[in-house]
Amino acid sequence: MSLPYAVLGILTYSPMTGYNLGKIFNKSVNYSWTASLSQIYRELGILEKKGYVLSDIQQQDDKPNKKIYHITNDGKRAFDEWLTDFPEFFSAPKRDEFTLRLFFGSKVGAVELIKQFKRFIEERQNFKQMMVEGKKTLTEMIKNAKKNETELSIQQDEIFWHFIVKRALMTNQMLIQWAKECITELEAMLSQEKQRSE
Amino acid sequence: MSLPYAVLGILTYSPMTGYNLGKIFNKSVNYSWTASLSQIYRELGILEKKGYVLSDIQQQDDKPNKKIYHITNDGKRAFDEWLTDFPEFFSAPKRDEFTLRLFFGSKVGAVELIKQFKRFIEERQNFKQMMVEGKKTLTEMIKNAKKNETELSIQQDEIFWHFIVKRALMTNQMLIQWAKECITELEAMLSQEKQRSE
DNA sequence: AGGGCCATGTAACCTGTTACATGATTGA
DNA sequence: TCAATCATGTAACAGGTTACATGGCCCT
Repeated sequence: MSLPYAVLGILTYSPMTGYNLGKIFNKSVNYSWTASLSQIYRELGILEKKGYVLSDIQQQDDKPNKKIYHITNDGKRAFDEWLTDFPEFFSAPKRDEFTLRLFFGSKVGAVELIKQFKRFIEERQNFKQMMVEGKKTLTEMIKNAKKNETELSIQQDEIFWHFIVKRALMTNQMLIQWAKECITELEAMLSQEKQRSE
Repeated sequence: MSLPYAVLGILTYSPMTGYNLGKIFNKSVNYSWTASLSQIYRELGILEKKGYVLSDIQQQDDKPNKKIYHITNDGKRAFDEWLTDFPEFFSAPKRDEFTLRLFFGSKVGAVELIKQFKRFIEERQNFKQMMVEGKKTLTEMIKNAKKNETELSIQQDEIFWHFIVKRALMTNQMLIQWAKECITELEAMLSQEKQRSE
């Protein structure tokens, strides 16, 4: 539902190849949206049929030829329409394997779950570090993609990217806090059980 | 990937109809997992072919007949295997329309975005209220589904459901905080712009 | 010599959404 | 009387994942 607009939106910054688009997507995985390369290639094909993008082939001798996509006026119009048409409800359906397993936590056992919570915290701490480095690369990548333009327009975007990064970091911090509290409660439960059996 | 196990997991509590399963799923939407009724009916069909569940038809004169599904030993084994086989990474791919639009925030404009952030906060505050009431119903529903059993086994589950509810509430609170901070930053930006243009 | 990056996609499959079809009971 | 709840599903479609296929350059 959003993928075509995400693709169009990226192309408003600069014409680029499907491969390049994939790179930007996969950098923004950590922030808000994921898409695989094959998905992007397929989507670009659909968008071209609709007349929302056009492509030019750029010959290259040393590397495979590039197919550079750029957005058309029709595409821009479609994107703008989507952009300003905010959905009535914001919350997306959640599907989270870990929480699902937690739902059946009594069948897993507290000892095992404490282990898993600790792994969970570790993963989150690694993510935190990645984010600090990751923010730079996204900005740089878009700068690279539009070498010929001024940097002024990117500057305007930075506050919004900062919002997204902030959200990701806050979410992360909150989840670490949550996991720690769960561990504490589970350990309390375990020591109570021990006392009762003694 | 997880849907079949979610279905099997619910059926370990008690045999029930597809309709009933759907109810439980839709109550747990707010917590961790969503599935539509049609998805559940299809999945039950697949699970029956695999021999993970079996069904008995219960005649009813006043209402449509019930098809009551129960889990088989094979099904239990498959569920247990999944349950104890935690994935290497916990984080699920994120697809969030609101954050995606934020990514292109400079094209939306600060004034419009402040409006949207306020709607976002409102939705979250409504959600908060729903959760407080919602927790009871899930517990009650499972109690209803297994009238004939003791309440002891549900008691063991409650700590884990409490973890899930807690996570949802913490996420919610954090998002409200985030949105408020974003509004503050956007308003600061707007007043700066005004000053410059005067 | 082997893996990673650049660069293109296709095809099969799995999962999720939406719309349709049917029909009785119960409460506002 | 009209909507909601109980109860079953099917069919078409949309979106996402995984595997396959090709091939040269660059760095270790």
